[in-house]
Amino acid sequence: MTVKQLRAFLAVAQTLSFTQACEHLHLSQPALSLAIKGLEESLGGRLLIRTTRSVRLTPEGESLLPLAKRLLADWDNTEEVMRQRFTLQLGRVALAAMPSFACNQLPSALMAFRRRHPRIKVTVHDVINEQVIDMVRRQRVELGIAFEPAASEGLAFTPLFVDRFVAVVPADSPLAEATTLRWAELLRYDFITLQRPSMVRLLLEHELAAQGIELPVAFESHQLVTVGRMVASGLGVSAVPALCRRQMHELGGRCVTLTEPVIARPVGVLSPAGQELSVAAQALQEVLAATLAPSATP
Amino acid sequence: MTVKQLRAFLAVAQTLSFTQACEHLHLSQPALSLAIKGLEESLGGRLLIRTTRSVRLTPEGESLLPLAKRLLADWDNTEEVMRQRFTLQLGRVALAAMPSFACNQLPSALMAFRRRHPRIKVTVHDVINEQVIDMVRRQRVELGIAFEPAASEGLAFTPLFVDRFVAVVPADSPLAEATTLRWAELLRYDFITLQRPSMVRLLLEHELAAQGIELPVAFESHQLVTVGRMVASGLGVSAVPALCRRQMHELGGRCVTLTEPVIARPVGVLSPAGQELSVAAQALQEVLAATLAPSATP
DNA sequence: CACACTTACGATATTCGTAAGGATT
DNA sequence: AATCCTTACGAATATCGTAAGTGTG
Repeated sequence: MTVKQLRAFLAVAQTLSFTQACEHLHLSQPALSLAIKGLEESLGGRLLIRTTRSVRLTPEGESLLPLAKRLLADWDNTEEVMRQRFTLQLGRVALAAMPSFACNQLPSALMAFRRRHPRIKVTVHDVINEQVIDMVRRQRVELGIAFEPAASEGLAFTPLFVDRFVAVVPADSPLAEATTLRWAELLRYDFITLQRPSMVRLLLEHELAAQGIELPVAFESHQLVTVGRMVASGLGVSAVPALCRRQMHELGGRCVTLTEPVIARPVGVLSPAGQELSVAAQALQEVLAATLAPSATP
Repeated sequence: MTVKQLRAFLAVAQTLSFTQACEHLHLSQPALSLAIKGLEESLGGRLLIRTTRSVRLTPEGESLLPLAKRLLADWDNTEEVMRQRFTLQLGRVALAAMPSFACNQLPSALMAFRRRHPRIKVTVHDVINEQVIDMVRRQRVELGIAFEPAASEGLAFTPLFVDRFVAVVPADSPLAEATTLRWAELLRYDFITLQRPSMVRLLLEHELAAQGIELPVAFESHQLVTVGRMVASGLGVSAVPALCRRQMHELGGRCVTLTEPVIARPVGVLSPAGQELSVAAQALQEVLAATLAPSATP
């Protein structure tokens, strides 16, 4: 039994005419005749009664009709779904992004992606840097956006831009007027930062320690928003990835470029190393690269 | 997309090896390679990642796998069901039979049928003669067993045997000793018969009227069993198709051959005229003919 | 270098369309 | 006589297997 044969049967059964079925199938009458004959032989009995003037279904043909309908509908649907998947007319990508990126750069990137591929669904997992890496590793998501991981075994990292830490100070602070600040100047004030397991926190401590500087931590939070609010209300100062510049500004803080040392880390797209990406994920990665390439260091 | 291609994909996806899949499919490696290639081209993208040393599924291949499994399972199942239908390993026949036949000859005929085709289900509709004809006409059943209908437009009648009316008398009646009775002798007694819409009743009245005899009906019932019981308990006498002989005997009546006139009607199988019968129905008809042919007039 | 998949090519099968045949209205 | 399905046959197409090619571990 072949797909062609079954399709031929369905066409004849629905029109009850070989001639009409022919047009529907773009096939000559003899070819159709042979197809039906072949189907009947392969199944071991007659499906259609052909008197020269009329075509009817045998009881067995009658019982095959609904089965054939369902089978061919499923068949065509499967074919269509796969084609759509490949042409990006259908699909789903799961993406994990660290919060700072997820709530700053990501929305506009997703807008661009959706404009180009409106039928692709995107699932965003807004999780901390470490979990992003973990989710990509465990194949819970196809793509991740995070700082470049130290140990990248099994992971491919495609840098998007370099993110540099900037100072956040209260709007009414004298520091807010400076165009650039040295870490030493910033750290004269109470320092507010994220709690310990955070990548940002560890990174800061590590880089500053290398310069012989210790963080004078006054307050800790585990939410960047809270840190922003605390700075804005005058509790102290902080340093955050430049990614969060706009967000900090909206919360009422002022951002100032930091030097000595310049602390910066590449941010990029993580994907499973040897693993093939779905067409949809490839497209998303491209859009991410395209929308973020021009602005090297935000 | 063809069945072969999908089957090839499934085999490779499950074994993750072209070589192993080949054996499973009884196909050479190049042919398999071509099949996969063809499938990928028809769907518009890659399904398998072939490094020379390993085979993996792309995300799209991963998404096709369950669809392919279901599709092929349905396909094979449909093919199998149809083959079984044609080889009488599976199927269902609906049969209508008049009660006198249904409860006398039919059980043994069905036994014979079941012995020969144990997997064919039979639905028996035990309905009165007129409804048998009606159900065959409306195609509610494929076969009917009834007296030969007068107007048989659209129906094919295949006679099985001729059924002759016999007298039923109480066991202690003097008539029970006779080897044969004339109608005139029988009708000296109170007559018990079925109620009016019954074919048997109408037939009797019609045939006797032709001889100038009128039925002296004393009691009426619409169940043959009741008639039998009434006779057995001495209320009167009756006449029933010879088919019911054994049943009447079991109820306590005695059956005696009737003459002057001999009232007889062919009993046979009814089927839709031009209509094709299912293979299962044909087989049932054959068994009916075979089991009832030897005993011409029971 | 050995294994596993791909490409090349000739042989075989299948399928298709044109033409002729048969049966019914 | 016209219509509709089937059979016959030659041509085009597809598919298969053998043999050679290519890249990886």
